[in-house]
Formats: sequence, C-alpha cells, structure tokens
Amino acid sequence: MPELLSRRELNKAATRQAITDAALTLLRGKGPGNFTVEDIAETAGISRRTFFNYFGSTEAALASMTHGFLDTALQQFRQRPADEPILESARAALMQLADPMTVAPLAELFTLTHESAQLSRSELEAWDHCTEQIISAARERFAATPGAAVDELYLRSLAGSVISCGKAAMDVWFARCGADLSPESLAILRQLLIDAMGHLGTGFSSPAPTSTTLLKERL
Amino acid sequence: MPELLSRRELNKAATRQAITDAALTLLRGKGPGNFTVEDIAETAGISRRTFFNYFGSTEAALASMTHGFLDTALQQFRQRPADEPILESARAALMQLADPMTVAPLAELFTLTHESAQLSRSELEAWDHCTEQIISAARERFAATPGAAVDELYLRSLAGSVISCGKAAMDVWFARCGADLSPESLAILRQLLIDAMGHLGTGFSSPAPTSTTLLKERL
DNA sequence: AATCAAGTTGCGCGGCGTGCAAACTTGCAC
DNA sequence: GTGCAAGTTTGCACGCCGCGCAACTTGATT
Repeated sequence: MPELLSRRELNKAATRQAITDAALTLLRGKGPGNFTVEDIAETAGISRRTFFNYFGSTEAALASMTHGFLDTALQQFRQRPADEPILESARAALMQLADPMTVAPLAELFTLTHESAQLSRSELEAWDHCTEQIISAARERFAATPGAAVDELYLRSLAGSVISCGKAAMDVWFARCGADLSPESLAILRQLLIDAMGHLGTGFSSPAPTSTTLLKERL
Repeated sequence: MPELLSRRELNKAATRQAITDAALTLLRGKGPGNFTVEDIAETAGISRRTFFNYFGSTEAALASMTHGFLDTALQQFRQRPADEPILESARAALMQLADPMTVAPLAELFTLTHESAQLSRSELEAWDHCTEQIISAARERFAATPGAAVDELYLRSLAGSVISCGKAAMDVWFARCGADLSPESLAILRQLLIDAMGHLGTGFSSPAPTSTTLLKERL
C-alpha cells in the first residue's frame, strides 16, 4: 500500500512539528529570551545540531507558524476570480484570518511575541514576505489580462497598503481584545478588517470612527 | 567660552560617527557578512567592547543611518500645519527624501543592504519604527482638534499605508535607476512618490500606468 | 591638585551558527 | 534477506556574538 508521503517525509514533518511545538512550549513557560536552542532541541528530543538542520534560529522556528498562517490567506487570494477587483480579493482573503481555527494558534504567538524586540523582528519579516508574495500573485493576475504593461508602482503600493491595513486591523484588535477568541471578539476582528479595507478603498477620505465602534457598542 | 557641546559629548559623537563610517567602509569593501565587529572596531580605532557600548550589532550601526534619514522626514511631517490633510502632509514630508543631500548616503546603503537578508531585516525594522512615530505624530495632531475620539484603526491603517507607499516608490525607483543620483533620477523618485500617494488618495481605483511612465519616456 | 563621574578597555563566559566526518536510517534492487 | 546508495542525525570543533565585571583613563568641577 503506497502511502502518499514516504517514511522519510513523514519523519521530517514530525521532527519539524516537534521543534515548533517545543519552541512554543518554552516560549510560554519561560518567556522570550529565557531559553536556548539547546533547550528547544532537548524538549523536542533531538540534538542541537539537528535543530539547525531545520531552522537557522529560534525566531525562525517560531516564525514558521506565522508563515503558515499567512500562506493560508495567500492561497485564498490566489483562488479568487481573476476579474474581481484586487481590493475585494484581498478583503476576502483577509477574512480567512478571522476564522477561529486559523487564528487561534497565532493569537497566542502574537501575545508572547510582542514582549520581545527580537521576536517582533521576525514577525515583520513574515509580513514582508507575505507582501512580496501578494505582489507576485497580483502581477500574475495582471499579466493574464490583455493590457500587457503592469504598473510596478501600483502593484507594490497596493500590496504594501493591503498588508499594512491587515496588520493595523490585527494590532487594533489585539490591543482591544487581547487573546480573546470568543465569537464576539472575532466579529470585531472581521469588522476591523472590513473597515481597514474600506478606508483604503476610499483613499482615507473620512477619519470619522466607523462601524467598528458601533459594533463594539452594540455588544 | 562655554561651548554648546561639552568635550565628552563631542567625543561620543565623533566615536559614533567613526563607527558608522567604519562599518560603511567595510560594507563597501568586503560586502555584507564578510567582516566582523572586531574589524569595525579596529577600523574605527576603538576596542571591540566599546563598539558594543554604542551599538548592539553590526546591523544596528548601519541602520542608524537609515534612522537618521527617516527621522528627517518625520521632522518635516511634524512641522506641517495641523489643519492640512494628513495625506498631503505625508506627501510633502516624503518629498524631502528626494533631496540629493538627504538621499545620497542612503541610496548606497540601499544597494549594499539589499544583498543581505540579515541587513534587509534591520531596514524593515527602521521603516516600522518610522511607522510607529508617524502614528504618534498623527495621533497628537488629531488629539489637538475638538473631536476627541481618535480612530486608532484609521490612524494605523493610514500610517502603515503611507509608509508602504513610500517604500514601494523607493523600491521601484531603485529597481529602475540603481544607485543613480542624477537630477533626472531624483525627478523620477519624486514623481514616483507623488504617484504612490496619488494611488493611495484615490483608493487605488485606476491600475493604469501614471505620469511616471510618461515622465520616464520623456527623459 | 584633588576628586568624582563618565567613558574605555581587557577578560571571561555562555550562547549562536556552521563545516565536517562518522554514524545511522530509509528506499530500492536483486 | 542482503547489500548498497542516498538521505538524516549526531558529535565535535571553531569563530563570532553580546554582555557583565572590574580595572583603568579621561573630562569636568571645585
């Protein structure tokens, strides 16, 4: 019976998982900066050297979770119909982030990460990496249409702004709700994402508080 | 005759300058990742230990230049009249970046930095730091007006988007012109900044190539 | 000149990241 | 199964990093 993944691949995936799990456990238990790679390796049941075969640093191990998270959103983006306005595609893709199953592992990481400058860096890197991928995805989409010339500035400005708004929404949500993952909290996150995209779509014309405030008051 | 800066402060400033100069020299000469803190210290005429009294890492020393650069733009932003639309203030502030004297030291750093993932990180950090400061500046501005409630989401989305657009403009400019600092090149940068802000102001409604392309063709 | 704070330096230590070669594991063909 | 090739893990060693500490030098103050 031929398995989909070979033994080797399964082992590697398991080890990888063990490492990230160990890293998260230690982050929870000891706080950022209070444990070493050696600690992670020991907890994961591997050697220090093997750890470095998988990740270049503690931060990289933790950031891999964020990457997985953002990749999910990216997949959604790529699946949107090509004739849809980009902003709408982005909005829809970001909406995935408010799904409990998807956001749960990240919310905690967000909390723990924000305590350390060192770790915040790699988060930045993850967002930036995501931006680059959105640019690629958007470029492909434009290239598919007849009008051949792609405006690189438009692309990069848009992608960067979309990500910035997504980040802003998450920051505000987090500041407001902490690690709360209740349906109400997620509703707020959704609305924040919608509002941020709304601001972007209207060129930030109205600084007036939007529906989020109202929604919050209703709850 | 009381000098404005004490001897001590002068010395510290000089040492600091010597370090960043040394770091840049070595970056030019050996390329990113091919020199150590010890090398920098030696070039700057100080001990390794003293280097760490000033900067926490090689990247931090190099990033201090970028910080200075972005701080210049921030000062400009804070000096804008409070009743001016934020986007216009931002546009005006970013325009300072196209000034030859200001941009010259950075353009080269940009080139050298983009060769190294390690160094690109600290650039990201610098931009992010700038974003946070814009948020503060904008918040102060809003707080000064009668309508007390400040929409944090609006603030963060806008600041993030502005910075993203500035970054996008610089990326495109760099990809297009390399380290070229000629007046024509800087004119393009200016126009890119204007266009990026334009896209932002119109909610990215038109993906059509803008005046930058035309300007480029005219040159 | 005496004194004290501020700044520099050498030393030592634990941690990081990696090349290398020796084990060990898995996949495959016979 | 046996054996072999390819893929993985591991220990070892090395150079570099970042910082605490204690001695030392320099600058300001009186």
